[in-house]
Amino acid sequence: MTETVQRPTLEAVAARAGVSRATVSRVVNGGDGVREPLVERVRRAVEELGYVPNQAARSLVTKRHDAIAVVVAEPETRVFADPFFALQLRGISKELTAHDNQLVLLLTEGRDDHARVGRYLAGGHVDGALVFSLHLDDPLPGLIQRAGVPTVFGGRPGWSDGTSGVVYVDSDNRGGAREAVRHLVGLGRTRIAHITGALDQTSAVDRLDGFRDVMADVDPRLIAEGDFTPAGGERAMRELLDRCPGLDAVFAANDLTAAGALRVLREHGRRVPEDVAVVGFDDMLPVAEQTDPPLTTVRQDIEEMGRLMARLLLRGLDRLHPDEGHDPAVGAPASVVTPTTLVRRASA
Amino acid sequence: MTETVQRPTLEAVAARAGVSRATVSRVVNGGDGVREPLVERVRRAVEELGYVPNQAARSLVTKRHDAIAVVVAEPETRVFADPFFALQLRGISKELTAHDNQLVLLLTEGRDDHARVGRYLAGGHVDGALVFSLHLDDPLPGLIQRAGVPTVFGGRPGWSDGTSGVVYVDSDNRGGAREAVRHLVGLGRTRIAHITGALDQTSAVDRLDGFRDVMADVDPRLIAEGDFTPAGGERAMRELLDRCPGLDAVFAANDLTAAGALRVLREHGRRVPEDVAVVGFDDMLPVAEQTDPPLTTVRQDIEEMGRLMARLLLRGLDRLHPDEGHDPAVGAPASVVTPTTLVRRASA
DNA sequence: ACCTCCTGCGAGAGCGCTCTCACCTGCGCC
DNA sequence: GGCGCAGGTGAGAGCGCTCTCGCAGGAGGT
Repeated sequence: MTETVQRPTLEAVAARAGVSRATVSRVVNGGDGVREPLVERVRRAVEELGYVPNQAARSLVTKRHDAIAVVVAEPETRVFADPFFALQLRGISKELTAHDNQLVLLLTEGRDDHARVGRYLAGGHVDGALVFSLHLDDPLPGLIQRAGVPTVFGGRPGWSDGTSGVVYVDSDNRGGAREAVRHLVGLGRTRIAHITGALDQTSAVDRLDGFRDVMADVDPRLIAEGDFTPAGGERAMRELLDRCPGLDAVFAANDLTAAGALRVLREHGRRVPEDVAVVGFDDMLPVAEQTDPPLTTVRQDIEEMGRLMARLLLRGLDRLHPDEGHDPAVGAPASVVTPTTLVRRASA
Repeated sequence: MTETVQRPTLEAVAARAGVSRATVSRVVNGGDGVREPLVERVRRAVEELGYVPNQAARSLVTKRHDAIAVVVAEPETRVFADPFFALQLRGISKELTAHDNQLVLLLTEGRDDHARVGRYLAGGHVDGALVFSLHLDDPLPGLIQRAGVPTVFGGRPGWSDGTSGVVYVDSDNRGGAREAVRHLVGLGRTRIAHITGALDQTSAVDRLDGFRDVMADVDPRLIAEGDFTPAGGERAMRELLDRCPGLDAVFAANDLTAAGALRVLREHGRRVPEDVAVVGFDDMLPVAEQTDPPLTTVRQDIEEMGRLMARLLLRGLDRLHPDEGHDPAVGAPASVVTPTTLVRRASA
C-alpha cells in the first residue's frame, strides 16, 4: 500500500522543454498549431518526466469529465445471478474505453439509494449516464431525467411511450418471442403454452405480446404467470399441466424459467421434446447448455447492446471521434432495438 | 438527452448566506468551528440553491478523489459467465458507497489494455485500487504495484509469498476443500477422486492442496486436471472413470466442473450419490441448485469478500470514519482469508 | 482595569489546467 | 521596401474549491 508520489505538472514539462505551459497543453491535446520540432521536444519532456495530465484540473476548466455513470437499479438479487449484467458491462466498458471515457459504476440498493444516485448525477460528476431499470414503477429513471443528465436506458423503460425524448437500447423481445413460437408451430405443435416473466418488466410484457402475435386466439389457460426464476417456472408449469394436460409445447419467458419447467415436465414423465417441446429466452449459457436436454432458446447479443448504449450516449455527447465513420447525417440519437436469433438445441 | 446546466458555486452560497466562502466550505465539510446560527443559515442557502460541491475543484486542492478503481483482468469469458464478479462488485459497491467513495470500473481485455490501466492508475485519478487477477503469470498486479497505488487484491496473487506487502482477500480454498473431502470421507467413501481447476490459478492450486491434505497418499490417477468449465469436467470425469472405474466419490474444483462430471456419471449409468458422491465448490446458485441431483458444494461469502476488500483498502487510506468501531490498534492492513461452509444438498 | 488567550470568521493564495488574447515572427503582395 | 496577414507562441486570467493565516472580539486571569 505505497503512498502516491508527487507527480509532474504541465509547468514542469514546459520548463524542461523550454516552452510555455500553453504550448505543452496544445501538444498534449493533439498538437495542432505547434511546429514539429517543438512538438518533438515537448513529447520527449513528457516522456522523460512521465507526465500524466491531472484530470481534476482539466475538468475544472473544461467542465467535462470524460466519465460516464452506469446505474444499475437492483432491487432483486436475480439481476445479479445471471451473466447478463456482466456482459452488458463489458460491452459498455469496451466502447467507453475506446473513446477514453471512464466508467463509474453506481449500484443501487433499495429506495434510499435513489436520492444518492440522483444527487450524484445532478452533481455533474459525469457527462452522462447509462441506466438499467427493469421495473415499470421504478422512480429512478424519472429522477435521472430530471437531473438533466444525458441518459441512455438499457431496456425499454416502462413509461416510455416511444415518442418522448427517451433513448434506449432493447433487444427485440417481441420479435424474438414470435420467432420462438413460430418455431414451435413449425414443429407441428398446436397446444403451445407460455410461461411469462415478471410482468412488471417490459421485457416480460413484450415477450408475452410476441407470443400472442403468433397465437392470436390462444386459450388463456395456456398462459401462466412466472417471474423469471426457476421456482416460478416450476410453479407455472405445474399449473399449466394441471389446467391443460394436453399441451405439447412451452415457450418460457427466459431460460431459468424453462429450466424449472423442464424439471416439472420430467417429474411428470413428459419427454422433451417428444411429448412437450420447450423454448427458452436469453441463451444464458451456463443454464441453457446445462439443462437436460439442452435448451432451444432465443439469443440476444448482450455485449453488443452494451456497446450500443455507450455509443449512443457518446454520440449524443458529440464525444465520438469524427473518423469513426458513422452516417454523417446523424441527428439526435434514437432508440435501438437489437435483433435476436433462435438457437436450436435439443429441447425443441 | 438534456444538456447540463449552470450549477451554483460556493461563492453563490456564500453570497446568499451572507458569509465568506471559507465559512460555507467549513459547513459543507462538517461544520466544526462554525457557530450554530451561521451553520443553519449556510445550510439553508445550500438547500435553496441546490448546491453540490464540484468534485474536480475539490480534488484539485485536496489531492483526494474519493474514488477507487476496480480492475478486473478478464482474459477469459469464463469470469463473466458466473455471478461471482457481480456479487463481489456489489459488496465493494456497498462498502464504498457507505464511505462516500466512487467506484471506477476498469475491465481489461488482453495485454494491450494493461498499459492503459497502468497509466490510468499511475495517473493519480483514483485513491486506490481493488484488483482481481486470477492468473499466476498475470503482469497486471506487478504493473499496478509499480504504479504506486494502494491496492488490495481479490484472490491471492500467484507471486505473493505471504511476506511482501501484498494485501489480499481470498476465501479459504484450501480449508474448504479439506472440509469437502472430509465430508466424503465421513460418508464412508474411500476411492475419492479430484478434478482440479485451471492450475494456473491460485484457487485451483489451493483446492488441490486441500484435497491432498486429507488424502495424503492418494493414488495420483485419482486426480484429473480440469479447467473450471463443464466441458473440462466432462473430459476429466471420463478420464477418471477410465483409469479408476472403482471410484466412489468426486470432489470437483467448482460447480461448473461438477455439473460436467455429473453428466458423464449419468451417461455411464452411475447413480449419484449412491454409486458416486459428488461435491462441488463455489455454491454458484444457478448451477448448484439446478443440477440433478442438486449439488453439495462449498459456499463462500462472495459479497462479504468484496466488502472486505473495500474496507481493507479504505482503512489503508485512513478513509474510514473513526466512529466505525474497528479494533483501535489497527496497523497496516493485513490480508484476510474468509471462511467457507459446506452446503449439503443431494449429491453427497 | 489590563493583558493574555482562545475561538470564530474572512481574506487571499494557489491547486494544475485551458483558453483567450496579444505579440512576434516571416511571408507574400502591392 | 513597406504593409498586411497569416500562423505559431507566450502571458495571464480564471475554473471552484481548500486551507493557512491574521484579525477581530469575548472570556478568563491577575
